[in-house]
Amino acid sequence: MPDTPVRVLVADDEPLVRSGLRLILDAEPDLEVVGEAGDGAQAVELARTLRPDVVCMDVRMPGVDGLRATELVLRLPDPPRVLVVTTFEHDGYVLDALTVGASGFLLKRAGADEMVQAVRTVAVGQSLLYPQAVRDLVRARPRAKTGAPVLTPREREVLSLVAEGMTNAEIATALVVGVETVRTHVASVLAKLQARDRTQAVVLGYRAGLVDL
Amino acid sequence: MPDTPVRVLVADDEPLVRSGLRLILDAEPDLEVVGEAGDGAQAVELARTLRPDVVCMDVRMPGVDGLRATELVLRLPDPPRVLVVTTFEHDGYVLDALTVGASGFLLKRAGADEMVQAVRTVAVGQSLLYPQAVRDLVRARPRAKTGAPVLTPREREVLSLVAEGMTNAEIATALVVGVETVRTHVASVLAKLQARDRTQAVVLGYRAGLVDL
DNA sequence: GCCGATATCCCCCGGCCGGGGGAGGGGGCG
DNA sequence: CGCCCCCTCCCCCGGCCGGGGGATATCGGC
Repeated sequence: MPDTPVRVLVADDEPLVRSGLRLILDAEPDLEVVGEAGDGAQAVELARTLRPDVVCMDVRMPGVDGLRATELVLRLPDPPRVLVVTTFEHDGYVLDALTVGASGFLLKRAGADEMVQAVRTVAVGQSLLYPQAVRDLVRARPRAKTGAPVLTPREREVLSLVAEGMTNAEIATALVVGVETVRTHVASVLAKLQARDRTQAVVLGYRAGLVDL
Repeated sequence: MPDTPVRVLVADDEPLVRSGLRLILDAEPDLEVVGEAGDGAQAVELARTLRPDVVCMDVRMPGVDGLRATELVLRLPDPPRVLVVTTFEHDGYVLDALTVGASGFLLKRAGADEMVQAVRTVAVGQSLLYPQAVRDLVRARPRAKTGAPVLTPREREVLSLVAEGMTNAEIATALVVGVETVRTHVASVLAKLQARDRTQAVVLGYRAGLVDL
C-alpha cells in the first residue's frame, strides 16, 4: 500500500522529543523522518530544502516559534502539511494554529498509535484535531465580529473604499470631500485598527468583519 | 500493529454505497465491516447490538436522518465514534454534525485511501475534518474563483507577505534576500495583477484566490 | 550550445502616504 | 448652556513606494 513513504520533518527544541518522535515514526514502513529542526527558523529552512510531506511542529520553540514557523512554511511553494504538536490543550494555540493554516493539532500526551495515525491523516490532505479542540472551535466560532474596533460610519465608508485600492485623492472625489478629510479618516482607521499602513488596514478590517472583499 | 481489527458499521440508504464502502474497508486487514444499515433507525439499533468501534454515517437517509441517528448512537452506553459522510461540502451539515458530537466529517468524493485513513483516525479517538470544513469553521468565507493570473512561486510567496502588511524591507528580511529583489518581485506581481499599488494587489490577489487572508 | 524564464542585485527620481500638529462647525446629551 | 464626538479642512516633513532603466547567474528545454 505504501507507494512511497511519507516524508516527515520533526521540529522541536528538545532533542529528546525529536528522538522519540523519530523512533516512533521511523518504526512505520510507510513513514520516513527525513530531518530534525531545533527551532522555527531551522524548520522553515529544512522544509524548503528537504521538501517533506508533513512537518511535525512544536509550538513552543526558542526564536521563531511554531506558529510563526508554520505560517512561513505554508508560504513555501508547494508547501508540506503542518501538524502542530503541543503539551497543553487549553493554551489557546489551537485556533491560532488553524488560522495560520495548520492541518492538524495533536497533544504530546497522545500515544504512539495516535501520533502515527495523525501523520498519515494529514499526509493524505485531511485535517485532524483532538475532540476537545473541536468543541472549543465550535464554541468560539462566532467570534468574527466580537471585539472589533468601533469605527464611525464615515470611517467604515472610507475603509471600504481603501479596500477597493483607491488612493486618498480618488476617495476624496468619490465622497465629494477634500483630500485632507480623507487623510484624517484614514489616520483614525489606522489608529483604531492598529495598522501601520492602508494595506494592513484592509487585511485587519477584513478579518474583523468590518469590510467585505 | 493491529491488535484487534477496528469494527465498522456502515449506514447509508443506497445499497451501492454500502457495498463500495464495505469493499474498501474490508480490504484492510486492520478494519472489519461488521454490519450495514439502510436508515437511521436501523443504524441506531445495529450500533446497540453489534457494538462497533466506528459508524460511517450518511447524512441523508429516509426516516431518521444521519444527524439525528448520530445523536442517538452517541447516547448508547460506551458509544462508538461516528464518522459523518456526505456528498456536498457546503450543505451546512458540518457544524450540526460536530455539535451533536460526531468525531469526523468526510466527503463521499474522498478516495479510498482517505476513507480508510479517516476510519483509523476516529478509531483512535481523534477528530477529523476535510480542510475546507476547517476553514469554514475558523472563518466563514466564500471560496476563490478561477482564471487567476500566473504568478511564479516566489511571486506568490512575496504577495502573501505583502498581504500581511509587511514593508519591502521586512519581506526582504523574512525571505533573506535583498530589498531590491523584493521590489522586483512586487513590481512583477503588480504588473500581472494589473494593480497600481500593493493594497490593490492584496485585494485582487485575494479575489483571484492567490492569497489567504 | 542557445535561449527563455526565474531569481537575484543596483541606481535615480517623483509621488503618495502616514505622523504630528492645529482649527473650525454641527449635533447629541446631561 | 457647555461638553464631547464627529466631520471637515489646513501645513510640514520624512519615508516608503512604484516606475524607469540595467546587470548577472542558474536552470531547463529545444
